[in-house]
Amino acid sequence: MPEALNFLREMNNKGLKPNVITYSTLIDAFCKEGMMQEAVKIFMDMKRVGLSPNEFTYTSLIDANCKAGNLSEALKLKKEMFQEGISSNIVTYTALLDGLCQDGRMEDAEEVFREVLETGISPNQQIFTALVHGYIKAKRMENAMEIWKEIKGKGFKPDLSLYGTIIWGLCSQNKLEESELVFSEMKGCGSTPNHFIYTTLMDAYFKAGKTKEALNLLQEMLDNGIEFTVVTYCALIDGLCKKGLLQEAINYFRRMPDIGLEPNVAVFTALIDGHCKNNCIEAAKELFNEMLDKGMIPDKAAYTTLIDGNLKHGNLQEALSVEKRMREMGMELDLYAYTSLIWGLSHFGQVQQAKILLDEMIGKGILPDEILCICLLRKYYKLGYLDEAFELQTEMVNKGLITGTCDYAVPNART
DNA sequence: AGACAGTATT
Repeated sequence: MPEALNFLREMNNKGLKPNVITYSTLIDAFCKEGMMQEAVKIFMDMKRVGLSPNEFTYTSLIDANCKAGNLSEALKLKKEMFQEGISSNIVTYTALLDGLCQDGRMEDAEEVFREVLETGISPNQQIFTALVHGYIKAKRMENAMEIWKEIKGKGFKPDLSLYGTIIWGLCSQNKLEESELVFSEMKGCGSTPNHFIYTTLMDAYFKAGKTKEALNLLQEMLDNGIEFTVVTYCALIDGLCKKGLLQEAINYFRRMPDIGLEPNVAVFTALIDGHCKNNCIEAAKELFNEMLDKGMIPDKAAYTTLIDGNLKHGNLQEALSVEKRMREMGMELDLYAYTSLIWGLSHFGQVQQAKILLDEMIGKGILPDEILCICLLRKYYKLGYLDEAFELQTEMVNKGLITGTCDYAVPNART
């Protein structure tokens, strides 16, 4: 798309001199559209016509590169910026720190944060939130809470993002009571939780088996006029299904269009799984077809759910045909799909086929967990393939998949 | 003119 450069030239011809702001705005727009090459072209053109990029220009490019996972390019730009004598500001640092956090490079992110302090820039909520989020993602909740306490010690009033991040972090660590305290404190301080926060907490309540609390929160959302999103419905439908409240889940699902929302693949998958696990495989298949009829493209999770549902209902052939369709769609099987299929095949006594899939997954660098390995081993023993079982057991021990201390020949109710 | 937060499958 060379239109942007033409556009700039046209502006010039009309005597409307594009300035640094014009160029920076265009660069940022192309970055946000994911058209990096185009953004870079404008960046180079800007330099060519003698305009100097400033902190805004660089920040847009650094942020876009971070979000695209090109950390090295982002760091290169930061260095270039420094060499050009343009100082980074809090927004530049936040973009870079967040990029490093998203990439799991916490030591580098901490280094960036130190640089902020050393430069004399006072950190604001956004950069604290980015850092807190990084720690949570790295499963270092203790560090996240230290920052949280530090912020509150400084007398900052946490904003919605920070409250939301902390609540999400505590939920992800199954620290529901603490999460609840922060949630109450938030409301007490006059902040109104948004749909992100309500959805996070409701989902956590459902996952912890606290159905009543989850439903109370749902009511609170309705009372406070909080917007429902597709994700809210997804968490709600999944939670209801897992509690066996299938009809309730269906009702919410069917009422989504009433408020202008259409179920996406994730919502269908939650409901399909719910039907499978509540003994309604036929209805699950109908839902899957309904999804196809709507022109939606099932993802790995959707296919895996249908495969697993069929296996658990004794339909091995149908499960294998779904697997075939999945592969024909050009999808690689993942840990979930392999686990389900290997379990199913061994359950039906097809241990050779299960072994083929096991080798295939290991070949791709996807490692089965110990439970799956033991499940397959026990089936070998049970079917009387003792030599093969022993061989497989040795192989699994050598690959570090099992510890090898159990007596797998002992029949087990689960196999 | 630029930065930070949530969901479904074994």
